[in-house]
Amino acid sequence: MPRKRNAHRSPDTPTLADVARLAGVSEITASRVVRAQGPIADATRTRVLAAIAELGYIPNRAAGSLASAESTLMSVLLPSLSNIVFPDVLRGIHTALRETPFQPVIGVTDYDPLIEERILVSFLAWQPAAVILAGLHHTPTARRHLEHGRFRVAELMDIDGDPVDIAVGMSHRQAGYETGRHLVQRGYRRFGYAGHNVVTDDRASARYEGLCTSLREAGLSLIAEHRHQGASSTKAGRDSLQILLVAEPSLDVVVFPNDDMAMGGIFHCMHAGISVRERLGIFGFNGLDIGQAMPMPLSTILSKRFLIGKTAAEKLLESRERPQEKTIINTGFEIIEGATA
Amino acid sequence: MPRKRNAHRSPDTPTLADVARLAGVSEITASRVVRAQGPIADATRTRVLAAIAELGYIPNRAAGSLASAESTLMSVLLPSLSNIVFPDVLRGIHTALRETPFQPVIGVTDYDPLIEERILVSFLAWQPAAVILAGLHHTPTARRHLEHGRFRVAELMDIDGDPVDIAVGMSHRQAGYETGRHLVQRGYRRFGYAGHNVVTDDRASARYEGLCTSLREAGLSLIAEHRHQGASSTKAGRDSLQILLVAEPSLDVVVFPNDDMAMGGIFHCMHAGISVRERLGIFGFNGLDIGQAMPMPLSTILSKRFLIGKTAAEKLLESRERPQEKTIINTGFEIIEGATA
DNA sequence: AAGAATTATGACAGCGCTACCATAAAAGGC
DNA sequence: GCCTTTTATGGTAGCGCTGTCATAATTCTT
Repeated sequence: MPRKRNAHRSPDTPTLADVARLAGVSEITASRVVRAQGPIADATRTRVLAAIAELGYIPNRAAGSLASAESTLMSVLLPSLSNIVFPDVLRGIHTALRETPFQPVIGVTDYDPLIEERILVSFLAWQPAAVILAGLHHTPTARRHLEHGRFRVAELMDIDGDPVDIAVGMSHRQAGYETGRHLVQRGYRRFGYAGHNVVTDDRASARYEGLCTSLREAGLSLIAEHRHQGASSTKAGRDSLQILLVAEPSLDVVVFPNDDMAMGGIFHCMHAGISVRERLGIFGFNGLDIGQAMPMPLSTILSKRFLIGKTAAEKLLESRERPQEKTIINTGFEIIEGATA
Repeated sequence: MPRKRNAHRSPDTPTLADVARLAGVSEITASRVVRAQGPIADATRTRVLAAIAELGYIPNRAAGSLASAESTLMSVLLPSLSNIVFPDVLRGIHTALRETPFQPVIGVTDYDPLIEERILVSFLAWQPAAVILAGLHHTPTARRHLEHGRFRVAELMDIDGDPVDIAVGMSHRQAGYETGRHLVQRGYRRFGYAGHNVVTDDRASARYEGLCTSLREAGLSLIAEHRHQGASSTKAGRDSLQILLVAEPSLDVVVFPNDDMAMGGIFHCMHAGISVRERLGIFGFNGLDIGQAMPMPLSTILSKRFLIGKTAAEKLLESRERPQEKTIINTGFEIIEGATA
């Protein structure tokens, strides 16, 4: 027995058929007007648009996606929203999508590849036009889905590796390496590192390794380090520096995995009466605004988070099809000399 | 002429029909297993799940949404992603949705009700299960859509007004009022205000008005104010305070619309050798971690952003249907005395 | 002016899934 | 044991849109 039309939805929700009827055209013609696709006579377009306005027609994207086997959704999988880094990336993505029909769907992985895989699969159920994720390291299953899917893929932040399709970011290994070189050149010799325990933060690990490499090349090494148990935060940086200096008071510079923790380090120095830079250098990563607004601007590396997000989304929209060639875009980084190291 | 089945999609993408065939059941039974809905014999469920695993079946949500006239998407419309406030809300939403089938789709309105309306309409095309927005102020068209839609609605941050369905937040007017009372009680008399020009930031305006009201009741008033032209930032706070103090050096306390700007104010004081609290009180809003990690913790009001997001998403999931009664949840706020005012 | 190329429109099936019934099988009541 | 209730499964149409082809209307060639 046939189900009554519109039985389980608002009876007054107009469909494309209603628009077409009112405009005196076929459904497919109305559809072409809505999608601005194919040749349409100006008079027809005007009539259809008038009908759309009169009825308050809103296209049903589920039906459109089903019929065309592609959606205007873009899946975005980020490790975290707890500090401003990934919201900055998201902001860049949004900016690039602003005047397009595409909409981002957000997932948060907590730096866990298994959670990433689970969310990825649930996102694929929407047949997204593209998938954006952080980093180049995924589970084998996730990687398989990414490689075989009919959508574009962008892997953000890091470019030290082999991307599925597009990678946009910077070399974190090199950033760590340049941090070491810069600080050695400025005369620092007794290095400390105050990190956090997110072992799966591949980028922080890569910077750490780059730092160690450059120190080694200079005949130096980290003479003390401390890993805060728990998430990165300003408080964590403050506490970590205190612990580090108790263990090894002779340090003349401490490198932090990010600006948040480095700011905490500076706050500890202010509190303990330690003269920053003269007595102890402090170096961060990210180049957050707040660090640069301090009376003594934080010495750090500027990562271009907004640019990474924006560039990635723009690149993804350039072509529907995945090209043969993989694309790697290096957005680079800049050492901000600052006043703290 | 019939289109070839699977003609325009990957021929190897398994559908529910493939799963059903392999499991030896009907499509609808397989569907019930996927959705964990309706009575299914254990043996049948096991067979279907095995078939799903073997084929690597991923449900097509577009088809599901079309057939059921409802989706598992939740539309989230936020004014901005530029400071940590709205990412914190988003984090709360994500936390509440973590173990549910629902996924957030994000839009950014730049505090512009017209942009909000446009994005809302495009989101409604997905027949979302719920819509989350900031504030109670929307365009008439947007309000109409929200009232007539077949989805739940949560309006976040503010509760001073009449919500469509659910409001979760705090009274910003009262927060501003309490700020004034608190500072007067601590002996401050010569008040300055260093704001920003986002006139459409209704919450900041409400706090400002509450502040003015409490000062008036104490026989006082703002004796100087400055509005930074442009977005709020630490740098803006720093510059604004400088300008304010040049215009009116006799101020003994300055209220900022948020912690970011208040931090900038403190940085200006540090730079200019102004003794914070003794010579000039500084008061913010939000209670960000970084302000509390400073040697001199920022005096401010803690807004419960994560809680707001989490509570809203949880409430929305409690019932599919919009109840008769509107719900207003006051998550409250706390004055953090700090050391700066 | 006749044919070729271009532009504009339409008919119709089908995308993959679920709502709506119907029916069959098992369990419970007396 | 017969009837009622509950549990388990299936047939089928249709959700609203767009891809595919076909055709009609217009413009361009030569």
